[in-house]
Amino acid sequence: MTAFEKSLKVSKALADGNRLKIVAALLEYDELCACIITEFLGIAGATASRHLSILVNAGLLQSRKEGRWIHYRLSIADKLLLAWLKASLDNKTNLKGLAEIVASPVEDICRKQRGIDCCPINNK
Amino acid sequence: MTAFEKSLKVSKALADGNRLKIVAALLEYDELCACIITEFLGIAGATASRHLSILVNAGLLQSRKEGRWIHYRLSIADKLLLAWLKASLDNKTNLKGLAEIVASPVEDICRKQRGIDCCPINNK
DNA sequence: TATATATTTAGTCATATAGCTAAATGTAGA
DNA sequence: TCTACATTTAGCTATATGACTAAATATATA
Repeated sequence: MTAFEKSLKVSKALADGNRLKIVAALLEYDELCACIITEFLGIAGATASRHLSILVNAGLLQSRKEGRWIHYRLSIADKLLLAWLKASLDNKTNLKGLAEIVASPVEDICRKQRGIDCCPINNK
Repeated sequence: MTAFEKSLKVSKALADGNRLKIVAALLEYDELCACIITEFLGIAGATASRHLSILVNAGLLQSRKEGRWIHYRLSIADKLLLAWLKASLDNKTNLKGLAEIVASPVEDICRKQRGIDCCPINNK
């Protein structure tokens, strides 16, 4: 894939409000699981999953499997692209409600197993 | 418009192969008229016109009217974005055929008036 | 004014994509 | 194994978008 095709793929991956929100969220929180992201976006889990796969496929995110959960984090090799995204998206106003979701009790969202946290709040 | 909305608009403007080619062309040639760009893309003039308006609307291009011609050039205020685009797109292989189009004789393309060049080859 | 030409706007069509629900897959614990 | 649950895949629908042609607009020259 040429640099041009790569840039096009990245641009297409970023050309959606929900996907840009995911990137903004991961600029603030090092790592988030799929269920937290789904809750943050307020869309069906299947739809969030597809958005995440598009971002991974464009090389913007990487995933880490841990039991039945999948955690996502940024993996943007291109420093200039990362610098632009940081400058453009690094703003709390894009993340309204996310802090509450991350901090919500174990019973909520995807952390239903007794005592086992899906997305430990140890990142930011 | 928030920085987030602005970034989304820019990403959407860049999320098309033909529009990305326009940006690549204008990284190489300071200024190009609509008809040269249309010829370069090999699509209908009306379609090229709409692509150009999307790029202008996203703040990536500016236009200059000169008689019946409209010349376009980059106007990317965001230095980080510009740096990323330069690093990603500044490659001759993206511009196959453009040099020949720009250098083509007056009778061709949009430069049909006798002796008056639409797109003078004084840039690069 | 009349004609030619560069560009844009309007309207149509086909494809791409984001959303959903339901089913499938994979893992953890009883 | 059986059940629960997180995630993905498949299939569907509605909207968005890129392509075209034709018509409208604007400018230059005869």
